[in-house]
Amino acid sequence: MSRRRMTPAMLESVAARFKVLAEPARLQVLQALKGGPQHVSALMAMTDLNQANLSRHLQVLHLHGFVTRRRQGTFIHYAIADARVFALCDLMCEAVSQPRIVAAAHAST
Amino acid sequence: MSRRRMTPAMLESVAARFKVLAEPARLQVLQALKGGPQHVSALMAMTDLNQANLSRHLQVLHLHGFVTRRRQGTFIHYAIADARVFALCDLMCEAVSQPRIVAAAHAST
DNA sequence: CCGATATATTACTGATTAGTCATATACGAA
DNA sequence: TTCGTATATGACTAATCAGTAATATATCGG
Repeated sequence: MSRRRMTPAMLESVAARFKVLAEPARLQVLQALKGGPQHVSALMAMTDLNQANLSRHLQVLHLHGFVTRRRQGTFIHYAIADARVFALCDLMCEAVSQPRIVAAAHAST
Repeated sequence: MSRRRMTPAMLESVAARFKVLAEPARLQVLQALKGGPQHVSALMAMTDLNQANLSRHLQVLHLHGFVTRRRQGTFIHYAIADARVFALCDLMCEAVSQPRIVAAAHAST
């Protein structure tokens, strides 16, 4: 959202990526990967997601480039592709903690 | 996404706020507000949203504390509640510009 | 090859939601 | 009050998507 006006295509692109993070299950997965790469079974144990559901979410995260994938025998290791995703989450967390403070300063209906 | 493990409730909260930004129309509105407060009719002119649709999106943004609202006669002025939202968008934009670069470094299927 | 394990995918269901039209509400002016 | 403008909302539709169960695919060991 720099100075230059964003094209509709860019807005779509950015929104699509926000949508990937707009899901508690996927945030949970990212959090589980924060300590380092994990294979699917390990992630299953670290989250409350079953195999099929977890696999789906991993596909989404991978398709949008949030995680990388590396086969090792029958296991597939997933890892955080870009640690900036945590900066995003941190920023959002801060905003979440004090939601209406700034809002209140500007009055409202 | 700090050091401490996030509770399911926190994940829900963060995901819900990401979801608000996961919509091109709302990003467009935030962008339009970047230059300063605007009333609804002005926003209608600055975006490609019709009155009803724009109003809906403004409700969502306001409910989640992204924008503030101030009545002035028959007009209602909306404003950015917390400029950190632009930091979020900027971060996401950067990530969007080079999506697969880091991903490629870790191989894949 | 066969069996076992790890992961992905297909097909489906239920829930959510953006967009729209029509209508309602709020406010100011006369 | 009545009119005109500004904004919000109810009702609806179509599209999207998370979750699930069952099944498919891939890889390894024997």
